[in-house]
Amino acid sequence: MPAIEEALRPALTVDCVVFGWGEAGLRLLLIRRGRSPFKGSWALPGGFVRPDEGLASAARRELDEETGLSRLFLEQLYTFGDPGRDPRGWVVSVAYFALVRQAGLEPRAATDATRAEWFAADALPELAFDHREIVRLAVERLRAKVRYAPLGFELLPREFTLGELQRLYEGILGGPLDKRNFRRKVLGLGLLEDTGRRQEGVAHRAARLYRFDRERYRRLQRGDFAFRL
Amino acid sequence: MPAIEEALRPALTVDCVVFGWGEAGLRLLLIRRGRSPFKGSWALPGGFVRPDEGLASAARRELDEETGLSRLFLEQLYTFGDPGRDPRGWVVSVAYFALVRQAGLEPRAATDATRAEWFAADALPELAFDHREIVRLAVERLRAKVRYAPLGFELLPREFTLGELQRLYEGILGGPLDKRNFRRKVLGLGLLEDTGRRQEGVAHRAARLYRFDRERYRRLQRGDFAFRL
DNA sequence: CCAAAAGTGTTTATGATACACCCATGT
DNA sequence: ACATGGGTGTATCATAAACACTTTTGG
Repeated sequence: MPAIEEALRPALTVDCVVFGWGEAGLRLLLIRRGRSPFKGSWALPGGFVRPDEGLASAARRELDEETGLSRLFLEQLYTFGDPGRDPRGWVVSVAYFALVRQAGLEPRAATDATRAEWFAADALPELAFDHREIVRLAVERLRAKVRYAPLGFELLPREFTLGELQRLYEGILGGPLDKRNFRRKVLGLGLLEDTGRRQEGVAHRAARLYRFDRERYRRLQRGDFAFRL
Repeated sequence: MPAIEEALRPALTVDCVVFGWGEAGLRLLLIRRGRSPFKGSWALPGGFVRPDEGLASAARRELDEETGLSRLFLEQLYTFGDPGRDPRGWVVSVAYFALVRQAGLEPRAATDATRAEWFAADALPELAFDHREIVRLAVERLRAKVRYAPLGFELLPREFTLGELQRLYEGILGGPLDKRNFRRKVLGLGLLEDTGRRQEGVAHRAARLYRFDRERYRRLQRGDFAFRL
């Protein structure tokens, strides 16, 4: 079996676009780079892939190391390999798309002296490398996919009110939604389980708390059922 | 600027899933491998990416070299990097999805002694590496995307009849479509230009020939227009 | 009693589906 | 004249959109 020449090998990284949902709307997790190139710039969390791990595992490992986040929704986004995208030479990056619950929790800075911080998705600082383009693609994917896949629930607490869910969709899709139509559609999917409990400590009528029924969703997927919001 | 250790570099390939449309339906272009590993097996056309080219360029170059095809529709599909997917060691592959017109033309075997051949998409031989999985994903993508993007036209001759277009959609989606509804919907998009000419040499009433208006599609995309079939 | 969000139905418009016959052409 | 696919309209059903008021709770 012929070996592969070293000169034909690129460096391989993963970069993660991590979305969160907070009071101010859609947020995105960035780290401040502690190393050259782009030392001091903001960038997507990520790093070099190791030979003995898969791509998704590398993304999870880097996220855990750099931001302390784990157990999040993760899917591959796109692979960037234009020559010249990294000043260090030939570096190909597999970008991942991640959604994290309870974005209010402070991410901890970890292994290397990187600092992780949340930014409003529509007010990002300058980013290193081609990370702006990666973010643009990720936002586009989020906006498109949230309408035909139950991604929104990955950004909310395990139990949530219909009002919270509606505000989330309005924030991501970028426009107001009709309350009655929204509620009818969401409940009509038959994927929300009423916990029987209600919000506490709010200065108005307390709303019902719902849970997304992941199991039921998986079962319905096998048929010709279509999620659509 | 720190260099990147050689040990941390994978080999990088592109693999192309090339779809064509012929009398027998959806077809897929495979090459017979002339080299180990999997020498003699059928596999997706593809090969190693060079340091000075982009990923899509590499895919186009490999396709041209191995099959003589150029000027086709090409988009990135997914990146495969599981450890163990290639017996030669750490090989990451960026898979591309391609559509080619006039699949009736014989692909020529080219540079290396590979032979390219068309296979019915639903009767493929055993494939090398994880190429079966790559094909599965590509077919899934084709089926989904043909409904909300004008991909079908990339498989037909520049000028086609509505009957041909309908047979194409039926073949890809895998079920019969209502003729009147299909024609109404397609023409209702306002994206087909009537050439004024008709089929020739058919043993029945000659059908009108249409052309897909790519320019108009691009203009409409800027608004809130949605392609949907 | 006021502010703030929860909760609730009906009407209208739009798009999707089902369905059958005549037409034009080549052999 | 017959075989083959081309070409056409309407009625019905389902889904989406528009729209406003009452209820509950805490402060």
